[in-house]
Amino acid sequence: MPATRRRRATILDVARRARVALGTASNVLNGRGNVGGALERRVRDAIDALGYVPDGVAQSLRRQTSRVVGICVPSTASAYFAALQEAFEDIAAHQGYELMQVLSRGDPALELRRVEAMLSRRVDGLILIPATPPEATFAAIAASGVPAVVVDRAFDDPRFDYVTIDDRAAMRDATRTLVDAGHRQLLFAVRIPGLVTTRQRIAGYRAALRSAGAHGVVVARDEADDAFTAQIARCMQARARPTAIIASNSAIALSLLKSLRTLDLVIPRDVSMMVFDEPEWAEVITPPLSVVRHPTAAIARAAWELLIHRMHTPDAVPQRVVFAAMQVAGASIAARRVRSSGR
Amino acid sequence: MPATRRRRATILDVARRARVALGTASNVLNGRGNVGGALERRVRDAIDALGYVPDGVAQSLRRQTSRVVGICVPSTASAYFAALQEAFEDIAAHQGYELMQVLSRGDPALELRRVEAMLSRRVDGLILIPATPPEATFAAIAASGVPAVVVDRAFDDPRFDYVTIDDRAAMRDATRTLVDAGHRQLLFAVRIPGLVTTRQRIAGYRAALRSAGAHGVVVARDEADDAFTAQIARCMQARARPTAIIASNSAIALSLLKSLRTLDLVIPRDVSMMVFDEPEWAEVITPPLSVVRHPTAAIARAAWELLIHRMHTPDAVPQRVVFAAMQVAGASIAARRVRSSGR
DNA sequence: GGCAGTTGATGAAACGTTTCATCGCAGGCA
DNA sequence: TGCCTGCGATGAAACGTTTCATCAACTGCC
Repeated sequence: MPATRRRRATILDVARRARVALGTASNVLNGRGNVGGALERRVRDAIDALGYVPDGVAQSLRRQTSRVVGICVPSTASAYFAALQEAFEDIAAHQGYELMQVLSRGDPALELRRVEAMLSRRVDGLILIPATPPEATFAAIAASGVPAVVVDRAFDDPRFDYVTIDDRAAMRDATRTLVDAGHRQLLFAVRIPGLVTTRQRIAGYRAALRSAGAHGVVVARDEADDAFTAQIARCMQARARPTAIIASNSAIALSLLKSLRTLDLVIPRDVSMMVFDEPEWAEVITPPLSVVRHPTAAIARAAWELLIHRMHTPDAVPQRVVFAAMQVAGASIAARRVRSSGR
Repeated sequence: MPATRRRRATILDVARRARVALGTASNVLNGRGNVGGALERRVRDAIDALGYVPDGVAQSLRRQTSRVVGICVPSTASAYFAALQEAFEDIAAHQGYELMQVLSRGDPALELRRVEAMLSRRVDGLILIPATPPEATFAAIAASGVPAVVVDRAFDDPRFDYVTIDDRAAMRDATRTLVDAGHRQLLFAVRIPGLVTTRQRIAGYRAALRSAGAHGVVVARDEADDAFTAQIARCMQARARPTAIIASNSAIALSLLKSLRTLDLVIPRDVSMMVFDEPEWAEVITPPLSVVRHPTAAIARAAWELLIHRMHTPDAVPQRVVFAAMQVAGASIAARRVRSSGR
């Protein structure tokens, strides 16, 4: 028997059936007022009999609040974002909030649309890993007045709270690790050069290279895998060919690994490798990858705290919480004998 | 200047400022009625001046519909689920729906809570990859009368539409591939033995083994990686040790790969391997994995169509759409010389 | 010029809650 | 007995929309 869509019972139906006033039924439901013994019984019976379940939309409208926190991420393909989301989910479940997620696919227009939908549905707070450029979304959030915290990508907009890692320092350290292993020609593979995160990392990269007297290029993966492979091939045939590569996230790392395989280059014999964003498969490939790990749980906790804090005191002065990333050594970095250099 | 949370402009504010009737403002917004030239101008100006944006909650309440489709998945750690979600996201974006996702973590209680939250917020439809057992969630959905489609896991409940792959056939074929390569002792590693999907696969496994006169065991990964490794170790030291392993999903495959590495067993020299659920990293590991691929995009399209159809005709008789999975050969399966056997 | 028909604006009602001022009533005290 | 207190129950108002019946004014036609 297919389920026909019939009218749901309302609180008025409950009240009528229990022969009490509308407000009394509401009081019983919310444990307000001093709920009398006999009436309460009748109301509860009516609720059970009718299978009444409150309408969340009407509640939100009347209460002007929803106990829902929204989260917008570019994608869940990144292991880091997926892990972040699960971390938030855990926290929300324990704090009695519902977490609702939307995907922006890294597209500012889609992001704006999705975020506006959430705002207009009265989420109590918003967690955002913004696409680039984020201005339109930022403006919409600010105009709505909904508390928001920006995660992972530190923009300049002073209206929001941020929780990020210190990308500059993390990349500086990663570069140093490679330089210390004797590498003098590096390659940094990124997806979106304009991204704040990326820019910070490039800055750290350059700084570390400079102070070590080493050299390095930055390569952006545009769209197709083929073009990227060609690009990498060109770099690897250059006179001063890179002996070590840093991948800016796990997706890029995948592309790189495929390209290297196509080019018959073996890690770490022919080239060393290091990856930002610890993919789950880092330790099952050959060789296990050296990675830069994000403190996911700590980031989620900090972001949630900032958000709750702002929900209570909307005028609190915006904060920036910065975590340090951590290198986890695999076996994808080869030591190189340093030729007598001027250093 | 921190954003103070001030009252949002309502449509009444707009009407007043434009000095028109409430309904007129609404008509302009919705393109209803015959919107006059001069008044329309005034209303639009007022909207811009006030930065008015309609309240989605009030709209949902009045319209009794929301243009939001909810989706509940166990996790996004599985590449397959993540891909499904992105496929749905694409479709929704093109069809003018918002997609809101929640995570159940495979926990029926959490799933029920999350799904109830969505139902009560008046989603127009629901896509569910259910946890086990799913009864409570199914009951809640049925009671709400919200159209729903169940994806990936075929339960018996006749109240819903289902879109799945033919797990039995897929597993039968996978087993055959290994048998045909000369393997006579197999191992099937699963996560949740009770899952419908798993049960179907086990059935297909047994059937194929029987008809080929081969043998096979089923091993469930309970919790810890260590225990699992010990379990695998025991199997691999048995007299009739498995020469080929099938992993029921990418997470299990990861655990397996780690265990095999610990045990110093090399694929495909010491043992062959095949994986359900095509992980993104399947082709970058050594050797590239032979996998069973889900037709993700087709599944998402079919599920969406069923959902839309049911939204229009709630009493349509529930359907089951079943897709075939596809084997994609890697290099993780070694051919084995078949000893003279009774076959 | 009168009338039917059309166009376009109007504002009340409804969606399903919560909240709050009000009110009846019982009990206690003078 | 009469009055005050306070407890519990009550139902109207409000949240921000959309919808719809009504109405005023205008057009075209004879």
